[in-house]
Amino acid sequence: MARSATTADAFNAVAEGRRRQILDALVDGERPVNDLVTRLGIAQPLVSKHLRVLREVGLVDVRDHGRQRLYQLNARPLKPIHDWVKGYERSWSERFDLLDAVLLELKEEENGDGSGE
Amino acid sequence: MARSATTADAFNAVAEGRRRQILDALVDGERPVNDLVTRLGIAQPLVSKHLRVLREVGLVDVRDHGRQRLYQLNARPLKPIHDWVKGYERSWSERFDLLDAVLLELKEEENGDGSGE
DNA sequence: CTGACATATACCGATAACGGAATATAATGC
DNA sequence: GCATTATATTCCGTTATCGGTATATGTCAG
Repeated sequence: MARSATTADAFNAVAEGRRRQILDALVDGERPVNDLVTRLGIAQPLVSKHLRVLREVGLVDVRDHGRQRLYQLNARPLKPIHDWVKGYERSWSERFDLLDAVLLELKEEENGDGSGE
Repeated sequence: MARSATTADAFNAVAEGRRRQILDALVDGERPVNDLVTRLGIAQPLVSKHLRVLREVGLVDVRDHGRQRLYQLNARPLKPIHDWVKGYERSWSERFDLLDAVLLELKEEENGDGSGE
């Protein structure tokens, strides 16, 4: 067994920075492949391959337009990621850090654990 | 060149489901390795290896406690993920989808692009 | 110091991603 | 049909993951 396929889910697909860049480049609307090639400054086959991965996890849709293929963002598969990280949001919010500290202190007093270190 | 290292950043570290499970198991507080082994039902070396990855990206901290090692969650490195996905939140919110549709329509009218399809 | 327990590391095989280069497919124009 | 443009696919080498098994490190008890 090896690492999960990049096409296994959005988590894996989006772990690659270039693929995030591609998605970022598509926020303003659909774009042909060559547009992305120019924008990201990487080889065309590379872009096509990354787009395939994104397509397999449903993060982009394609539409034929003459000899071009217009790729469009479909961010819905990112929702599970959003939902998962959201559960941890409190951890980097300073306000919550303070609250956590206070709660921890209260808990320790409650336990009466005065055994020095 | 191959795939980015799992220890490259939180995106890669968290792409693995088991590592997300480990983080999830640590939300209630620090736990020794064996606790996680039992909880996740996977081999101990596997857990240790996943914990190493999580440690290298700063998602967990360790504390020695006798012959045990207590691992504690540190979710701050997840913030970049949160920030990134947040930008796409509108895409799966139906309200925003509607708003987008309206805006698109307005834009098209403004352009006066009446060329049928 | 020896044995038991807790955890980490090393080694192995299988899998596949990534980038690069070459080539295949597809549509347009003449 | 042939050349050109746009994109996709294939082949290749390098690299690193992941799980498994065995073993090393470290700590406590007697």
